[in-house]
Amino acid sequence: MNTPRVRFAPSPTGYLHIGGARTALFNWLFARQHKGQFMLRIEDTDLERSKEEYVDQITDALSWLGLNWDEDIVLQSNNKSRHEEMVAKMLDNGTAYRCFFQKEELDDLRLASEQKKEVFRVPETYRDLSDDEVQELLNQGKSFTVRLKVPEGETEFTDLVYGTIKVQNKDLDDFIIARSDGSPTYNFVVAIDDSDMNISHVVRGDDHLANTPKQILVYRALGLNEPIFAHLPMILGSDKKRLSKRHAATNVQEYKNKGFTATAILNYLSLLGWNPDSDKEIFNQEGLIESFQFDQVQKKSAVFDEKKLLWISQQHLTKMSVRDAMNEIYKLNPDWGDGLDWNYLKEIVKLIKDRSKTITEIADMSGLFFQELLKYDKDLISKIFSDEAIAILTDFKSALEGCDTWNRSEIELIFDNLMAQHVVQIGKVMKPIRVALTGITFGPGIFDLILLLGKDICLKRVRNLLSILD
RNA sequence: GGCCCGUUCGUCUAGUGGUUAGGACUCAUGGUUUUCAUCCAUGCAACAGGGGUUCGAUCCCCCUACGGGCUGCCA
Repeated sequence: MNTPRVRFAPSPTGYLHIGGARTALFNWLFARQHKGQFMLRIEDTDLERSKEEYVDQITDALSWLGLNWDEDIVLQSNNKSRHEEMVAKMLDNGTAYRCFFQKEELDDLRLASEQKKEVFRVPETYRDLSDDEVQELLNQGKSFTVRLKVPEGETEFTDLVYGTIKVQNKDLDDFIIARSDGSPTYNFVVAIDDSDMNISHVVRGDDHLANTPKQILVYRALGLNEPIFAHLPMILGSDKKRLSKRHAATNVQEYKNKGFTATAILNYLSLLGWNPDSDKEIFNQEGLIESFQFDQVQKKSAVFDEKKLLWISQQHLTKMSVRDAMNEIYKLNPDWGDGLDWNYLKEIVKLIKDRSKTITEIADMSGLFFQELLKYDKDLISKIFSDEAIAILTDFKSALEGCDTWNRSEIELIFDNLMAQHVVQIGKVMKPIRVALTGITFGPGIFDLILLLGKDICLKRVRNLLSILD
């Protein structure tokens, strides 16, 4: 195989959603694996809905995911004259014709067919007019669309995912390639642009599967080389409906904000509709590039499951170095740990990274190291602090005050003494102290916590809580 | 309506003309751990239905059902 050239071709009518990201990912993986090119084309011909800001959002999201594209971004709107040229060419070579039906006429006909439960086809009234007849209508100033003259026979292609797809051409209507205002339509331009960009493999969502034969007809009408097609199954929401704005989070940006790393998202997305032919599930970008294969892509649509994403995210976090984790936190929140000693921050992250599922969780948990005093939940306090717990905490305070050496064994000794003094198990000692120091009942090991917080802060928090309890 | 595509645990998936239908996530239980998380163990849980073909179908064929896409002067 020559090195492939693939493209991701979003229309800038919204942010980059999860489904688009997966399509982009598979294109990118395929290109990178075969040392080919991954191109980005913005399909901005729908002037009504296309917005400049969405182009930025999409490219930002792709960049953040690390799905870097080659060569300059192609704006479909820039190819206008080329499209017009090709329409003229098809008119010229007889593979297309001017259709003088007005929209309203067709709407009526379509409605009538539907009511009679008949299949609607555009009447062939204008399909084979002579040049003179056409000229006559043009002279009358009648507006027209340009339709592709679908030939007899059948159209067949081999899809890398779906295998051989065959349709009877009679089931295809002569479809419009240029509107009455002269602007070309999607099924036409997509073929022209892909051909002009020398795209070797068209990899896209399977909502385009049914359009593919039409596009092939365009290639053939113009004598262009047909690319290889690969259609990817849809990604669905938990209600099994196509992912849309109705669903919780579909925007890649939202997942970034929730604290998922690009690697985790890419990893999860790759497993939606593809399997690596092994039990391995955790991949970084390099691993995915190495393993990706179209013949292991699923035909069935897949439901997006955030629980599994969380699990994958956590797996990546435990593999991640403390330094990388810190960088991820800074990327998410540049003000994180402002003014604090880098080594101190590093120790904090080291302590909480492996028990977090997302970057956000690390950042949130680290908050308890950033202030002197904490706010406490009333219910929790009243639940935890029995008289005995208060006594233990009071003794803990005294022990801290008398503690001159600050190391782990010293602290462990304090706990041992408290246990002996009050004749209780370690849990009874630990729980009130943990809550006093963190405000919560879970988190890093208590000794590590105390050690890192430092004697000063620990004492301040304990004294503060004791005064509240009073 | 027509055309195209699909259907294995709740979810992501593996798999085979004869298997106890495998793994992962979730969930439950137990163990490890100073808490939590991790980790480990165990458990729950699936071949859409009906016909064929066959000694034998989850697997091959047909039909049905269900889901999705296309059927636009949207992309």
